[in-house]
Amino acid sequence: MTTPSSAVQEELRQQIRTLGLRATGSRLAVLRLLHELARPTTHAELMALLEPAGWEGATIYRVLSDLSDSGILRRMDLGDHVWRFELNDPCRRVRNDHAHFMCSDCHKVVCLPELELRGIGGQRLPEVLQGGDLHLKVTGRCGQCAATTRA
Amino acid sequence: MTTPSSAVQEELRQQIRTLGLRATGSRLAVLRLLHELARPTTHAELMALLEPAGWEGATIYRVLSDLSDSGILRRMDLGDHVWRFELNDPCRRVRNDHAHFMCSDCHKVVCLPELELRGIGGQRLPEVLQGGDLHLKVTGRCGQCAATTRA
DNA sequence: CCCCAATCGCAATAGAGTCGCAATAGCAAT
DNA sequence: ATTGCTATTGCGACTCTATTGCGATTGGGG
Repeated sequence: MTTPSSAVQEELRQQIRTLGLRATGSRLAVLRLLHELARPTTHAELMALLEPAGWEGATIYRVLSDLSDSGILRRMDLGDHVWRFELNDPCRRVRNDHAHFMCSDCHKVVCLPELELRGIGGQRLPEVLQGGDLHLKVTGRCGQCAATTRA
Repeated sequence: MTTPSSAVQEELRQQIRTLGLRATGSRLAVLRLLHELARPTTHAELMALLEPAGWEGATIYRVLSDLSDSGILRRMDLGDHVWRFELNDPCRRVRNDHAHFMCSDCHKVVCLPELELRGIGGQRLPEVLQGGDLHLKVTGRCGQCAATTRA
């Protein structure tokens, strides 16, 4: 986790302003954090890092909500009924529509670039999936949890 | 939506008893309903159908929770932060571990049998996915919503 | 540097889901 | 069929997460 360069800081600021929103401290703090973490992060996790700096829970809720609505963030529920937020970051190495995995045992979250969905035996996908712009979420036990506990 | 045969009714009853639980009215009502609906269903939807029959919300919460814990039901969050429950039904045509799709626009939910996940270009799947027993959830705009609204 | 609307802090509120407890009802044994 | 034991229900109170109203504050265009 490196200290964000002021270049990144400034880019984030521009990104906010472009959408007609003000680049306030709370918004920059949230974006900077999500840029560093580079994975879907819960409100609780963010608060644990931001509260010491004096930010209030309700404010961060609003920040996350506003930034998600304007498209800078993606809001997702990976299956455990907790919202997670991830930066739609042009600087990121992986595509913004990458898939996600969450272990139903240890709740570890992993980003999964480069996956593809196919019908078994090469059949074409069902028509509902033809709308494009899909987001895949995979749950189950990760290899580690499956190995540890004999199921 | 057919009236459940008494054979199905009796099978469900046995299924409950096998797990050491009592085959009570509320449990049978929930299972019967989920057997008929044959798709992931929210607590709210179930209540709309069960409340007229006199069942109480808290009771149905407990039924859903108990039956999920014992494995008769699967509890899932498809991405809209609402729990949905589906019968792990031996009578069902599709495998119990089938995938699901939810349209992020109209919130339509569809069961997706017969899908497979692959690395792009035939690469092997990431190690976290090697634990087996995966559940796939796909979100996005269904073909219908994508066609209707010009995005 | 000033002004005004966007945003924040705070406290109150809304909703989903849970829990304690007394009453009820499965069901195994008689 | 009846009885007794205990799991389960109904109901209200409660918890926790997330949202909202409002006065105070602040970003930033002019």
